[in-house]
Amino acid sequence: MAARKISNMLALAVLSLLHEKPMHPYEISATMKERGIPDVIKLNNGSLYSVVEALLKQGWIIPLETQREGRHPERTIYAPTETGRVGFHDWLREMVYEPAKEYPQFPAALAFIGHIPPPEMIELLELRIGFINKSIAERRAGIEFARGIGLSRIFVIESEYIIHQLDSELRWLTAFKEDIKNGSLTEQSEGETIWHMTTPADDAQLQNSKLQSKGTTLP
Amino acid sequence: MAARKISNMLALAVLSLLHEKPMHPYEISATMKERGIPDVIKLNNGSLYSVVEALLKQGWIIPLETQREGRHPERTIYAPTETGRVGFHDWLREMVYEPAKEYPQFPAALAFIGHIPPPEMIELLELRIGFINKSIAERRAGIEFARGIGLSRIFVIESEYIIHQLDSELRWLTAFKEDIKNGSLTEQSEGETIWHMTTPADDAQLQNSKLQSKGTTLP
DNA sequence: TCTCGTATACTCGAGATCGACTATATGGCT
DNA sequence: AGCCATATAGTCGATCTCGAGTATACGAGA
Repeated sequence: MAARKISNMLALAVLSLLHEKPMHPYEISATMKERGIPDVIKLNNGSLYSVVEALLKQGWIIPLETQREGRHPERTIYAPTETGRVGFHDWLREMVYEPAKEYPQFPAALAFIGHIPPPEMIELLELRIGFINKSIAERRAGIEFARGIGLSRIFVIESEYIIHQLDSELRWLTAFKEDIKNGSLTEQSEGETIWHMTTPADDAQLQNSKLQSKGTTLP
Repeated sequence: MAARKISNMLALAVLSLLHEKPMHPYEISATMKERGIPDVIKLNNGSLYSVVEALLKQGWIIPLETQREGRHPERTIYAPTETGRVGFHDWLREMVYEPAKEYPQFPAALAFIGHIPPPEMIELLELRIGFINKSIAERRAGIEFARGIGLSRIFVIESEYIIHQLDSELRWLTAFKEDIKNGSLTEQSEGETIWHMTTPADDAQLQNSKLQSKGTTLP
């Protein structure tokens, strides 16, 4: 039984819901949407059904019964098995205590910002700050609403975490922008800024190329 | 040409390196490892070759020549095309200014912590705090080393960002732990704590009474 | 009455991703 | 001389993931 762990977090959500009450996949999907789970876990029709299939194959869930209403496709109602329950709890605990190695896109992009001239970088950062402010506002509104209908804090704790992290990013972006502005990242070296990370050879290529001779010039 | 954008960040890294000098995939891989790029972008042999293939198909890179050394497999040296250069710069800018919708695992797990009893939760959080402290220390050591060999700050800016965010998470985790300890997350309700969702029955009651209309919160 | 939007419920195939594998060369150690 | 670890260079097939598609029901408005 329970050979290898499926990695898609959607499966964790499925197990959590089935842990509450047996459901068929479509109902799982609908319930998730009601609860706002797609805000933290990518929900996708196709993935949901294959994840359920995988859970079935691993013996973490079993079909209870199949119903049919009118001429709609059959719906199969699943419940967690005992191994499924144990697996769910273990997995959940693991997710909490052990940070996953993930690869968010922004730091990856930061690794190449040598290719972007500082003045433009400042504009881009300002745009990002705007976007992030917007999404913080949205999350906060969500929390306000939840509080309004008397929901306990644990039901929106993910949003609290996300807001905290977005807020932190905001502060970093602002500080970074300042560092670029006041030149602490673009020190002079032989009369040239050493921001542009491309090699001299590459610079030459760039100058020679017909298209790009102006785009990357420095202040 | 340049129909749709490939989404794998590995492709961005490939373009960045080819932008410096034409290389064959294996050299790209080696150079990435030298530069520590696998710390921010998942590098994998198989993926690298298929990403290169995709870039080729999109006309963003072209084979310059193919060499053969001894009886090793042939190696094909690629260079970016003009569209490739433009595409790279546009893509990079986009990554900087527009936050990607991503689904980190921890907040996803937080959405289900109702299933973990508070005392255990505290232990798990402490474990996580330990892990995060460790990875902060490692990143910091990396930055120290870079400074030691006279590298400019822009070459480790991703690490600065990551440390900043990890530090922020650390503070959140600590505060959260305190909130659990002092009971501000486990208020009493009809003589029972509304944290622990052990039995399915309790669970169902909770969901029904409290989570009815959360669906209208966030986009 | 007809049709349009939405809800119900799932299927499918194209493409992405990954880890494991293949095969050769080189240098150091016993 | 023989052997193993490592570097070189890339291939392959099994999953995984996703968006789009299929098919039915149903109520509201033109």
